[in-house]
Amino acid sequence: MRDIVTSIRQNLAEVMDDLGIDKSDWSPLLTLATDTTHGDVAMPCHSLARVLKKSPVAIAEEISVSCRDKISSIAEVDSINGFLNFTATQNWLENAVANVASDDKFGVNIEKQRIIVIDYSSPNVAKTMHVGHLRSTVIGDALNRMLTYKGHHVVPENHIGDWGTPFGMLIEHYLELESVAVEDIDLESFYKQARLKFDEDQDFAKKSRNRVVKLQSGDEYTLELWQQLVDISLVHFNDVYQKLGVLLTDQDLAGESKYEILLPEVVARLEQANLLEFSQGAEVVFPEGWVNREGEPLPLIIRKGDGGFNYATTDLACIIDRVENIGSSEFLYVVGQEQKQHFAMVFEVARNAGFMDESVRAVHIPFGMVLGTDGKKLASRGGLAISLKDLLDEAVLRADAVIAEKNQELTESERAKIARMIGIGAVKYSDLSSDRTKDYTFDWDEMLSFEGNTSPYLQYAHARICSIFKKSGIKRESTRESVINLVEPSELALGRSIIGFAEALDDSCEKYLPHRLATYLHSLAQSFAAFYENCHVLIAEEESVKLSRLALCDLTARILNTGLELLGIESPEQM
RNA sequence: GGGCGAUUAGUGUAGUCUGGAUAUCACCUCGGAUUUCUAAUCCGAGAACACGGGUUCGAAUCCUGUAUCGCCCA
Repeated sequence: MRDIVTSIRQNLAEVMDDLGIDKSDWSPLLTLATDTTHGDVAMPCHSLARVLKKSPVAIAEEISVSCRDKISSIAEVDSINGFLNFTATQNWLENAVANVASDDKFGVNIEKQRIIVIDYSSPNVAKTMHVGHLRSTVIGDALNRMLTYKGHHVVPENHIGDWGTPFGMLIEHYLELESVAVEDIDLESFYKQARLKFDEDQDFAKKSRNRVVKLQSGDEYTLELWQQLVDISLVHFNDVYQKLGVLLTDQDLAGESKYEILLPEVVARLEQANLLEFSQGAEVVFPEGWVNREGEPLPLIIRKGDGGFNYATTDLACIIDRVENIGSSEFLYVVGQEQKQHFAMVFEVARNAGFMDESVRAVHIPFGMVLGTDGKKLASRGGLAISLKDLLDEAVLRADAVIAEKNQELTESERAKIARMIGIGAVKYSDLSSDRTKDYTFDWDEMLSFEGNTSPYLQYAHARICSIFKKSGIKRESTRESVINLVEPSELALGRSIIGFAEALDDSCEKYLPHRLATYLHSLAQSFAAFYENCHVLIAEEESVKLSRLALCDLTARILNTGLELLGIESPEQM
């Protein structure tokens, strides 16, 4: 509907000029209606009262009369209580819907291409992926898809934790397991066992420390062992990514090890920029304005007293890599809220050191925690993190049970396929459908419900439409040339919803908030359900009505399918 | 102690950036619709902007204070 605001604004300009109302006074007042019972677009005239020395009611009425004829092909105009209200005409809506229908991107504008790096997922080698990785992976992947759809060149980066002092003990532990076949290694307990040995066995701890030295000095055999450990982990990560249906591949890996050789250069450049200071034996940078609990300047630690580097250093190295090698000027970090201060400091230091200038947009995209139904951070009964693989398997199992109950006509293999789409979709959608900056509650029953703002509801709307076509034997493509008429109230409502796709996606992309797209898709599905309830499609009395409604169905299904795909969710044709 | 963020019906949420009319959508509760195109749905009703002050013609939205909760601070 934003297009109609633009056309009304253009058409209003002359009228307002004649009335002697300054553009800067009235133009910002003209916006989409907050209360759609009055119309599509509204303009509150109260603030004009002071300028024109007339009552808002009189002003609104005067404008309404003066512009009525001029905009009659776009909208009907009305005034009440000092508000001007514009309601799109049937003709305008039909045209707008036709434009969406004939555009293979449904009205979405391709933007001037930006190179956007998105940092997401980031699991740790030698550990299983757990619920803590879910949000970053799912949100990052949705942003990847959405921004790509807008025409940008997205560079996903998966910063796996594959380097650092723990790798000494992990490699030693791996060596002691040599009797175990590689594929039988249980990552669930691997890290914990290594840690336990490290804490309790002094010999082991000593060997581990020696191993770290060997690793960092590039000892060939040690690197080989390290690589094996990484490879085992990658098999696990990729298994989860495949189940989850995310776009990440091995091409996107950008582990900490990749930046290791750049770290001394980061230090050198910081030194050159005169930012580096020594404090308590460590090399640090003090960004302005940060203080610790004692009120002393808060440092960003670059190199610790023992010579080891910190996360901050790797983050700075990444920034240099992105600016100088990838040529990107937009970095998105899909990382939990608790790291907010860390990123603020890193960005500040990077700017001060000249690693990135004002043209670079570095954005931390924080998200809240996943809570259990008890309101606490989601964990297993024993208080441990829940394995992501187990969680996804359970989602599919639960979805399967739900479908088995609702549709007995599906074959075993159909059902398995659909259960996967619904189960995984439910988990992703329940994450993506609420404001990412807030915590959300993980509730199986709610996310798998076919009612409410859930992916099964959206998928069902899509499947219902597919079912209409299947039943009638009419090809979806054959409706694409049909003229769409919007007559019944629920047809008009569906039409209004359909033309909102581009706007919803833009809004979502601009703020990096996938839930805005999700909210839109839910309202589209609702508009469709009401339309379907109130308007006969296949048994419509007139052929032209039937064709028009079939075209509406097809268009709705295409947008639902595309929208869900942008969230990383599949749309089954039956369920 | 300092910093950051949050608080919307019984529950979960949208809207807050960019102030506008009776605050969104759902779960839930209650009432209604089925010779059905998938009722897995639809229609109607109920119930909420944490609290105080300020700015404004107008505040859920902006400013400020308080409370509660969460997170961060070698």
